[in-house]
Amino acid sequence: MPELPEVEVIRRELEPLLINKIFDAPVLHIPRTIAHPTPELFAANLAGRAVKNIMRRGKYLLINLDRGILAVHLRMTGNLFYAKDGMPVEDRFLRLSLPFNDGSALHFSDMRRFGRLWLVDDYYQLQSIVLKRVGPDILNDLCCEDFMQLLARKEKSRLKALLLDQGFAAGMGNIYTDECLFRCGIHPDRQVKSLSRDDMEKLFQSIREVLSDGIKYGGTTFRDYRNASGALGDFQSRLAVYGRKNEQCRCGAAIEKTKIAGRGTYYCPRCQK
DNA sequence: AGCACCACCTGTGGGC
DNA sequence: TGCCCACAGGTGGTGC
Repeated sequence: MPELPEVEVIRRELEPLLINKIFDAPVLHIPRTIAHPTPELFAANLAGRAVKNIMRRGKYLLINLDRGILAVHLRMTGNLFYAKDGMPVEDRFLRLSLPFNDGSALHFSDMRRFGRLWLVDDYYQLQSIVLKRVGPDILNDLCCEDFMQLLARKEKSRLKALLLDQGFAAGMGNIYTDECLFRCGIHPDRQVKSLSRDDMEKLFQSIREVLSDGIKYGGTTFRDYRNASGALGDFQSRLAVYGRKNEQCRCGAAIEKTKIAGRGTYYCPRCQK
């Protein structure tokens, strides 16, 4: 479900709501949701800790506590939402509830059960346990020069697969990758070594623009995504190619769907070369 | 190194 | 109309 913009929208919304809140004992409906440490230790250790701020790296939400860090990855259908009162939550996919000592709570719902949470002691553990294979945040940690240097090391890769590789740079997912490649007019199956310097600059600008637009419009709700208040995103109506197989591109050609890097891939055969 | 394939889960929608 | 299966915003492991 969520790519960088959706996670960022949730981060911005949750941070002011959660700052200085103190966790009570969690309720783990599906203990497997806890990736680290054990569910028992997670529950015992989280209680009593306070939220300092919320950061993000790629698609990971990083909730900094007065001791340690609570990391969340929503994977395909995960959804975090904040409930101000202590009312029971009616949600058949509720996986865990993290109540605060003021009666409010942070809930994690996830239809497909792929989402995970980690509680680590410090940044060393965060890096070695959670972010082992996660590269620099593609929106916040890279300038155009950095990006081109990273590309230079990946001459053999195909563009779509590379942009989806979180180890290369973190944050792009299937929707924003297709949209970004449409915006810069580059075919998703192109090899990195075929790109001109101008192509690379356009690509970098398109990445920034498409992610910024995604955030600006509250994320993309293709099926399940909701922000932390339960509202839908608004970027789906602005998608140029994703989910638009056989629809007409603004150039008049029909948008095609194929499979690249194992993922459904939409592109305009006329605009993208 | 890069890629294809499967696994993890549950739901849905397009095609027959 | 109803059934079935391919596919869905992600990632980790395996094996070529």
